[in-house]
Amino acid sequence: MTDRNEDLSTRERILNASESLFAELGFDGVSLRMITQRAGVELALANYHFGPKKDLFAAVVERRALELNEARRTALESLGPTPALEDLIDAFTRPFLEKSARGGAGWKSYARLVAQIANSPRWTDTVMATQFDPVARLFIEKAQQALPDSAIPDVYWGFHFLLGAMTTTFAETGRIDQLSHGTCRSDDLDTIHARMIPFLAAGFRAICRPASDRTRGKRTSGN
Amino acid sequence: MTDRNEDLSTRERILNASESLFAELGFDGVSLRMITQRAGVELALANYHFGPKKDLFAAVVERRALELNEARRTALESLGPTPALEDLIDAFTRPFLEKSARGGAGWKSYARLVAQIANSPRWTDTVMATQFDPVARLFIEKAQQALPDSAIPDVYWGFHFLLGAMTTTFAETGRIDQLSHGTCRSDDLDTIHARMIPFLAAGFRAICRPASDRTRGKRTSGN
DNA sequence: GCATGATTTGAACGATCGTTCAAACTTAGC
DNA sequence: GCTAAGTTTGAACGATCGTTCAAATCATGC
Repeated sequence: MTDRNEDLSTRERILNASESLFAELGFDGVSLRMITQRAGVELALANYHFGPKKDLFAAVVERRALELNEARRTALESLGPTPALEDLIDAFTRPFLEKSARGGAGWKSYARLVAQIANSPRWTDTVMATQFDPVARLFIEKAQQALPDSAIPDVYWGFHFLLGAMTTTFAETGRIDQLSHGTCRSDDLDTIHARMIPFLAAGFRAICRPASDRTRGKRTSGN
Repeated sequence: MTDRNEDLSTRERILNASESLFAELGFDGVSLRMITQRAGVELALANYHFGPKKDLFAAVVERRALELNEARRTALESLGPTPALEDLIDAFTRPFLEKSARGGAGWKSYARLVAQIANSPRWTDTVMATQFDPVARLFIEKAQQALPDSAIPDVYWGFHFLLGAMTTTFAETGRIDQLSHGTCRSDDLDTIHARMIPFLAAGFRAICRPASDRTRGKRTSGN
């Protein structure tokens, strides 16, 4: 739980420094000299332990992805056979929320880092797909079961919108703070999550109705 | 409508080259030599016409933001006094969709560029806020009117989720293509938009109900 | 305590970065 | 056709980039 760098190994110190710097400035905005300086180690050690810069970046992403995926998988598989849509979305989104909100500064940086690379075509294939696709497929599979008779592509599109809401939330850019003049705070992840669940569940239900029920733009029941 | 570079001024050639390169590789991933080479002009002309690199980046963002904001504002203000929530969301999101889908390669690059910087805290204050906040506030104001008796912060959170869905859509990373094994295509913006409208409208209604109606997690009506 | 492998050090490599500048060239007004 | 302002050229600046390497140091097993 401690973030003190002095007790850590060289590898971990470099990973921690890389994580926060990549999250702030992006891959190309960070130099190995910045990283090793913040880590308190010599420049050449980054190459010695991780190889080229791209491999170091991949190592940063992979490190916490393993733990995150395991937490997500556990939450999804302990749901029961016919979970409510709200609980399904919660199982997929809560682990990352919990770690970003209460997992320490490292997890907070990691969330912001993932949020940035999620919208960059540069990392889609090499990083995002290899690290996060398997658990995403598990969620989509269960979402299809929770939304019977819905067209398969519509479930994918629902997940697409879920990804967007989640990504923007974890980015914590502070834009909504400015827009709302401080009424909303992007670091209040619990408040956001409490609204994200019903928001996304209602959205899924709106576009994943059976074809017979699809009357184009009309809601089926009173507000 | 033509994208031929030969007929354009030096300024426009540099802006076009910057736009596509920044969208592909990000601010720090692009050098002025790449830009001027793609534009077919001398290196020093970038500095002569736009000053330092940051100012060139800002000029790229500003150029199309003016036209986009005007289209959005026109759509929002031609809505009538009490528009349906679906029409309100459509008025805000459609202009960018139309330009990205049918406005030429420049608009497509621009959409991907904006999607990337939207999740980067580095550009939130300097670029996003100054260029896009005024029209965003106009949408939020009308959304508050369309969702009477709702708590003000909840409308902001709804807009926050809307931003996320829109941003992920315009990024066009191809991730949903991979996940769906080609069933969904991230460049099919019309299909995405047709689902985004009811998805977001249902989400807004789910979290922006009057306080008296808020029974915590229960939906008020049929399946 | 000696040998072996892993790790750290300090310096340097060539390449590329953003920026600057004087000189050459082009354009427009008279 | 001369002038003045605007634009383009080609080269160079110092700084920083990722990577490499031989030497020095450390840790470990015998």
